[in-house]
Amino acid sequence: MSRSKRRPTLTDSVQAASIAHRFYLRGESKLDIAEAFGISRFKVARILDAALEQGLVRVEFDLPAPVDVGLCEELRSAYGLRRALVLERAPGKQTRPEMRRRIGALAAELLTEIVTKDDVIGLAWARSVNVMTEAIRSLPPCPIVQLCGVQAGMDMYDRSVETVSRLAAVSGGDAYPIFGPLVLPDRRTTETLRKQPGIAETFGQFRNLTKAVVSIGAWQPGESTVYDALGPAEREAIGKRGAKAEVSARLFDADGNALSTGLSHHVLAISAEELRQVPEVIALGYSTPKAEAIDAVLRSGMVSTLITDADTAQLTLELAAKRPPRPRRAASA
Amino acid sequence: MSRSKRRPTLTDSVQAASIAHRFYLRGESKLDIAEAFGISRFKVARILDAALEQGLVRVEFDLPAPVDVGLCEELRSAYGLRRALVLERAPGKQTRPEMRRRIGALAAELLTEIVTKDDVIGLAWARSVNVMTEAIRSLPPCPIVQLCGVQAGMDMYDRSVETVSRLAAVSGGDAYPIFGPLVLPDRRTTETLRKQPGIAETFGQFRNLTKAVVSIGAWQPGESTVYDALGPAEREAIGKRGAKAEVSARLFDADGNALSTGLSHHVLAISAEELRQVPEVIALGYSTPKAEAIDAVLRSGMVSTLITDADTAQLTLELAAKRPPRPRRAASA
DNA sequence: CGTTATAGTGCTCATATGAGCAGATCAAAG
DNA sequence: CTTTGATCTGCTCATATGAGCACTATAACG
Repeated sequence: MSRSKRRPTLTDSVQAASIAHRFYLRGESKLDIAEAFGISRFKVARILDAALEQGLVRVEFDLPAPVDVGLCEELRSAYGLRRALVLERAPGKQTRPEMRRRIGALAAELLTEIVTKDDVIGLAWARSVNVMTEAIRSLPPCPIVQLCGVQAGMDMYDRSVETVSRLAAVSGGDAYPIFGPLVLPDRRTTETLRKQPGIAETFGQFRNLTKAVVSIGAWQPGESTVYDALGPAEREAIGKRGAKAEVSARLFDADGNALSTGLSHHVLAISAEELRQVPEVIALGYSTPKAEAIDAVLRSGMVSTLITDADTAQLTLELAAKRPPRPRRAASA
Repeated sequence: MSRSKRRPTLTDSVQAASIAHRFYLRGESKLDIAEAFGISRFKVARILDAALEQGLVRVEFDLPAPVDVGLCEELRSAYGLRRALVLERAPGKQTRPEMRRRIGALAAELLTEIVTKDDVIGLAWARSVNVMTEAIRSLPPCPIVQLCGVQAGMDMYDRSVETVSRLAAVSGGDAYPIFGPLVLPDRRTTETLRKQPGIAETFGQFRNLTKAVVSIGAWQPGESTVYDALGPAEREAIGKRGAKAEVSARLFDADGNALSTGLSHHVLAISAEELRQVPEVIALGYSTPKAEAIDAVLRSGMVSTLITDADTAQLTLELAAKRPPRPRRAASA
């Protein structure tokens, strides 16, 4: 975006703008324009390039949502995602709840749009996902499946345990909630709970999922509900195994490989394998400390859509640039 | 600019914007983009067209002056001008002096830019031209030639008779003023004055002119200094001859043909033929009642650059559309 | 004065692109 | 269910375009 060698003259600027007008807005060919101005088509092309380069001609996007197209596209192609939505940098410092609300609203808009009546929707239990459901006003009548147990933190609303039921009420489809904690004390309790009628039924729905909304956590304090729910010993043990990211209590290392640790045996949550089978996984991750975790999860290839904010997107892209991920879908440089 | 059939979905909008980003900003080929998105190149082209059509992608111009590129270009090609500068519509109602100042500033910028030391510059005597000279801060040292006598109206500054000398002082070149009235009572007085040493010398410079700045007047009250300076009988007689426009006391009919009337014999001004020989004639015309006059003068092919305001440009373009002028230079539809 | 950068120009040829068409898809209407 | 029209799709082929190169001005410098 160097704007060196400014075009100083009004004459040239107007000519360049006129050419750009005819080319971009009126769709005339460079050949015709060249003839009309009595210059060569090469010159037309060069004037056009220079005008864009120097900012004389700007191409802008008017999206129905505050999304940064450039970052979206870079993320999408860097990790071979189906799509990426990057929230525009808002003026001024954003608080975390504000950011969560904006991310949630964006996710809500996306979900409302892409869901059809034949879908089976999974929701991980996370603050941003809860906020998203609050912003959903209507949805086709499809089943809503809870993907993991509830971890009541101090700043959670009571109604958040009812996220799944609430969204099912909006959609008019069946609700498959999990009334049980995300993290349990031991393996035996976990297995017992999984066999409970309601919970077993929900786990049975995992194979039918067509869309899932999850949140990306980083393996550090305050950036993952699971991390915060564990004791110091297990936190550290898992960290030493190289865990960088957590998605619905499933762990990933920096390369996006699923880590199998003891943790998997005492949480109520969809397995990494089942989650990977879901055709559309929408991942929310919205604060700069999570960049590394987002990078890790995207490398796993499990996520089809990422929703994040501009700052985090930028950081994540830097990580991608340092250590290019192998291309997934049809990606390009 | 119909914006019918809105693109309602966020998904499509983001995809379209991403495609536009890659195409316009990153300069990738549609073929590559198509491959990256797994769609056909035709679809890419259609998405791009639709995005532009629907306003999702906007192309904007950042000119160093407040100029409406679209109107410039339309005027330029409609009349086959070398260039046209159309002042952007400013918010709110503009008074006539404000408009004159803005037009003058624009003309000043243009003249400052295109004049070289080898030029010989002619200035018609008109309010807008005077205002232009006031806005000129520097100019190469070239001769400044007055093109017509002075018509002192009630709202003229005294110093306006010294426009030519003043500009010559700025440029450092010679001044060729005309100290005499534009309109004279009779032919004999006119011929006498023309033989006066100073005036004859100035008239002798007309053949050397390389650039001229003139103002376009309409043949109606308040829109032409010459019209206002004549008696009712002559005004009407000239109007009956079909005069629509006046440039430095030279008259044109609606088709841009020079009218030869008795007027030419009692004014001190460059002849239509001499003015036509000037390689670069910059015409100023800046109020909606002048649209018809501007249309007429542009049809004469005498003007190479027009400077006007957006409203007037619009009206003039409508006249051009109704009765397409024959193409002059390299023009196009 | 020649010499060397430094833009700027227009060329060729391989490639990208648009116009217009014909088949596919879909939804509303009969 | 068929019909009809509208929209969407990808095709062919003529045309427009870009990459890279060689040539020309122009300016900066020893």
